[in-house]
Amino acid sequence: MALQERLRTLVTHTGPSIEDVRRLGGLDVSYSKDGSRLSAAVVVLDMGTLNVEQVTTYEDTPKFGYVPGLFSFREAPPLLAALENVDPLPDVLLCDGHGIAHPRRFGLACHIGVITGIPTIGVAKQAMIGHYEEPDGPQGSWSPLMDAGKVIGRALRTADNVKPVFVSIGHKISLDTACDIVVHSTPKYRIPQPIRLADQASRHVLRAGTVT
DNA sequence: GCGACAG
DNA sequence: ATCTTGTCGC
Repeated sequence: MALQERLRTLVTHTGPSIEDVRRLGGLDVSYSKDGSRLSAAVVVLDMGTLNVEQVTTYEDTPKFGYVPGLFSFREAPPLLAALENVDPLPDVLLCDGHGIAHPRRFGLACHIGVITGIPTIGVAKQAMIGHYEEPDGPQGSWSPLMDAGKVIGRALRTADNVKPVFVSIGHKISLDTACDIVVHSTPKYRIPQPIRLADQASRHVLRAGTVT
């Protein structure tokens, strides 16, 4: 927790505008059913077409348990290991978890951003802290996620009439641009394509290692 | 003290 | 996260 308090002071809220983004990265980690193995995946997509350019995975064993608020210590190491084999690196990374919408304002997306220096966005399926009102039905509708009187993110509708996702900045990006990128990268389903494909890729790796 | 608590 | 069973909708 002390490390998070120190690293959070390095987070910045400005960065590229959506026109500057040529490649988008999606990050996710899957676990074997008994929890003894994990697979981290990075999928790189072309920002304009959303075509897949590269898929990289990294397998390991979990080194840190799941503790709410300390999630990045579990998933950042394998994700950073996978990123070492990615070339060229994406202009922006979409992370499966929160950015500053975190008890100490330093979730997984912030951690990945500060360590790599790459702009990052946090996309979570559930709110961890904060309060919000239900956004309207149409895709792109949003409402602020508030905590302690401050805006820490947004509840964003990524597709018509589906449950919203929770977007917060990770590092080197504005909340407006972060939401623009998330909506742009969600052509059909609730979960942005980069994260959705990373989820599939990481899961497929674990199944490939299963004896059937 | 009690409830909440990303994945 | 992962597992389980069923339902709704395109």
